Amino acid sequence: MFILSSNFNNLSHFYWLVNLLKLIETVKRSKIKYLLQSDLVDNQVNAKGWVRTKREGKNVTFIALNDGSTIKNIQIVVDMEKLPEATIKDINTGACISVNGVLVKSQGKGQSVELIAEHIEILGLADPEVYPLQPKKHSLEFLREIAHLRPRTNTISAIMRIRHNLAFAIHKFFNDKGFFYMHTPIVTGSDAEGAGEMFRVSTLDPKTPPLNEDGSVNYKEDFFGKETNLTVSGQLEAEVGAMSLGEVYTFGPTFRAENSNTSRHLAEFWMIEPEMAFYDLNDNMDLAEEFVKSIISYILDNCMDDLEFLDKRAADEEKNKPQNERNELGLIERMKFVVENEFERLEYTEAIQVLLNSKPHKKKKFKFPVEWGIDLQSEHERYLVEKHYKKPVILTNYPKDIKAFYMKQNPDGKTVGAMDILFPGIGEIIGGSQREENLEKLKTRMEEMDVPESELWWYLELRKFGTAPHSGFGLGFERMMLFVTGMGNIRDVIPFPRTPQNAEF
RNA sequence: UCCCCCUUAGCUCAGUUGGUUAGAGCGGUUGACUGUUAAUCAAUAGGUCCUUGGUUCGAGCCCAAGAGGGGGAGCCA
Repeated sequence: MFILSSNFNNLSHFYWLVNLLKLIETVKRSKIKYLLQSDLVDNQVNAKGWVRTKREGKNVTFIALNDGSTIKNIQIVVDMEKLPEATIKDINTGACISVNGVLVKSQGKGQSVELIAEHIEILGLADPEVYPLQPKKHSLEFLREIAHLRPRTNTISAIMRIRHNLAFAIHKFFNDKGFFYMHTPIVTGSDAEGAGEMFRVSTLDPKTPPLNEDGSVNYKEDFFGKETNLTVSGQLEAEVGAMSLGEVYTFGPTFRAENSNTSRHLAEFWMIEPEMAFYDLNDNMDLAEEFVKSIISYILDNCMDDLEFLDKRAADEEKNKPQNERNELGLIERMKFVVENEFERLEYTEAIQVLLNSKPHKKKKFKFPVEWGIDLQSEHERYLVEKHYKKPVILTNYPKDIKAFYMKQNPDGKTVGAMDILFPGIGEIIGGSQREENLEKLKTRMEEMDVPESELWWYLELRKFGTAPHSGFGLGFERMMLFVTGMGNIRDVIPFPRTPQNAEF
């Protein structure tokens, strides 16, 4: 490893070596992001990271090194005479190395600074015959199969950095507004949340579970003494927070055991659910719109390097699409457009009118019929958002029969105070409502919809004791990730996607 | 869960009406060359054609079942 041993033939070389070893010991590692924008030019520095490419020459070799701190690589310049051949041979794509040397102004074009290597230690080899991430284009499908290595690509690492920033922006938004972050349970004893199939949580032996006399499983002997599942929503518990702390939000994992095989669904995803006392439906919409705009702005303000890369990537993808499927705006343009424009707000009933008057309806292009009372299909939502209004749309006051039991019943007796925000290309990104705060009305609705009161006695007591108007909504974190990264498949915006038949890694 | 499509070299794909030694680009390896930018040029290695069964003189190609992947729909965030 002590590479200068061949030159170690007189006293000056000896001191040179001693000084170098001292430097290597004392120079602390700098992140590449910092080195690239730093004032450390002409200083001894250390960088550690993974080799992206190596361009070998007779006299000089160039290494593009990335440590994940930024999408940009630092260029390592290696004087072939300073390092042993064996070391250079082992510096392959994917290898992890530690480089000591002097940061200098670049002599070449394409980068402002570069690192002149004086010593390179190989921390981890990567055999090029078998390392799957070679410097060439890989499909996203292939990368999904190597989810443990894919964050070493430009695309996935950019997405993961944005993911962090988006999560941070969400916490910042709510914190700045005086909301409290509430941790609602992951294991839930209630199966009445009404948001789809659930994953069972049990410690019983699946082969020989204890049985009741009638042959059914005796869950009294299970860990919690009752049937338990992974949560499908933290909303009901968040309402407890709203009715005590005023304004709260949850941000945690959510599980749906639906057999959904689409580019917009995961079995395990993250959801943000604010819940606010004294907010009516309009207050709710105002908050949701401000929230969405705020977090998108944060990404625009703090992730431009990564956004520019993804913008270019998306533009390249667009070129392969047929003309009519192409986006009129690029990724960054779309984000700016959403931040700068008012969302279109209209009632469900008006939306049905718009659809009935639409060209595709008149030409019978819709697969599903349009009439008051239907749940809007993807094709209908897409028409409203992408063709008619060409911007995010907030739909309100849906028929009560297609919405959940807890939504505020409107005076007309037909609709409830729901609001969904529809985004271009993604569909429903937010679903929310004002909650029914009247105990009797809520009980009646639960009875009509076969929601067992016994399970939700505590939820009802929020209305029994000091009830108040309140509202809230849920935002699918990964759906927002789709929007701010321009990616098309939700499996590419979460580190380790869980979908039907897939829980690898 | 339903509909459609795909599965051939490490990756992305081509492969004619079923016919003899299965191809390309990228990547790898070797060499040349160069302050290079996913460098360039040359040579070279690399295949259980997803699996099982069937039809046929003969199957990468046709048929059936299964497995895996993708797109769309439903459910939803």
